[in-house]
Amino acid sequence: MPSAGNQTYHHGDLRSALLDAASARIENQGIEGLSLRKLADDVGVSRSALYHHFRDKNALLNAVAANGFANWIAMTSESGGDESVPAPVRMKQFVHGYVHWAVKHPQLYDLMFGRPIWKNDLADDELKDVAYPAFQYMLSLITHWQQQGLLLADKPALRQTQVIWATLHGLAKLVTDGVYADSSHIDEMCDCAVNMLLPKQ
Amino acid sequence: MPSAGNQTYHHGDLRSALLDAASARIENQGIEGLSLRKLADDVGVSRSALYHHFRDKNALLNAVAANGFANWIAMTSESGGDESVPAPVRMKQFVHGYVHWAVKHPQLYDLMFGRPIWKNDLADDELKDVAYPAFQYMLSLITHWQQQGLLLADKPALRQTQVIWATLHGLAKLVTDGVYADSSHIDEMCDCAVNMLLPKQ
DNA sequence: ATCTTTATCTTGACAGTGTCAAATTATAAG
DNA sequence: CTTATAATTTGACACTGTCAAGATAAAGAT
Repeated sequence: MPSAGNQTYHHGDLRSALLDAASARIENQGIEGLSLRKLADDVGVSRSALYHHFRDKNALLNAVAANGFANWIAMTSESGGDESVPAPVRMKQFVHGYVHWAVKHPQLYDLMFGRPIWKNDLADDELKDVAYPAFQYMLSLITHWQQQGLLLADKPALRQTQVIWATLHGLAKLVTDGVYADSSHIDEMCDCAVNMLLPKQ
Repeated sequence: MPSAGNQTYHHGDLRSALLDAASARIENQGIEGLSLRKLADDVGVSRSALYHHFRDKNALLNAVAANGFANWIAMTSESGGDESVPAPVRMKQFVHGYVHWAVKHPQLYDLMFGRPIWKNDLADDELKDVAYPAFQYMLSLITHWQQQGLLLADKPALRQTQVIWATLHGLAKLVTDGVYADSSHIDEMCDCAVNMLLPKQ
């Protein structure tokens, strides 16, 4: 029974080792800098050992992206579950949380949304099963805000969710592209977004 | 004096021929499907002839993207210059125009914004010289709307421009990724965005 | 224990990619 | 007509993802 990190012929837990190494490389150099052969070298294994754990490169990237979504959901549902703070503050926190998470993991965020996974239908079921609940969670959040009167009820919650996500994603792109590295700009932009999206009383 | 389309050794206008062929291929198969060697075949020229007109593949993609920005500016400034219609209608038209342009040229739009040109500092001066005025035009538009009272003056026009562009880009991503192919959804989403971004009187 | 089966990993190979150096050819300049 | 310059090609290199066939280790059966 070989343990992880052994020098045996059978690696033991190659799948997760590959996932970790891939995440690390993506975090440092981005998706463009990820080659399967370098990855194999990192883990100390042959080029094509990977194919016994992932169908192809895309499947590996999907798995990394799926981890990203799981990570995002954990972060978000944790910080958003505090019912004691008033709804406007929670929305503000949510917006800042979303954008700051993207700033903290720019390469991962880019993999999850920027790479044409969705356009080219490259997302496998495992990824969809994690990504869809993420959007669903946002929808439930915004439905709740609408019921509380924070948002108007003149448009369906689905549409408002799409618009709000669009704004969040656009802001995230703006900051992860490095044009606005200054963190004060980020917070000002988030505040401005909340200010514009919330109906003035 | 060889004319374009000749079979002579010197192509005559290889640069623009390559640009056209690249645009065509990108429009059909996207950036991922663009190989320099296939491109050379399309134009009927050797693999490395390209390097006498573009420094590398990135320079070619930059040139195509620059054309896209020029195209976008032409479309926008044409449809946005009508001062006879009231400002709220013009903003609505602007939003719909932006998203529909993205839907019409999804692959080009993806090249202009989706590919990590900006994040990885791959944009050359030629591209920046076209892309920056595009944003500047939006800024002037929104400053104008603010002066007309269509938007509040409680936040700087630059911040509001960033937020509005973020929303537009997010919507464009939503629709170009093909999740919402139905055009009625697109219009509803645009309307909802305008509805939310404009201050309620 | 030994044999068989199965999962895992490696080596060799192939087609494809972007890119460069050197050689070739056509155009322009003197 | 010669020279210089620009445009294009051929050969080559390192790199990529992926597959087929063989080698090796672990697990299961007898």
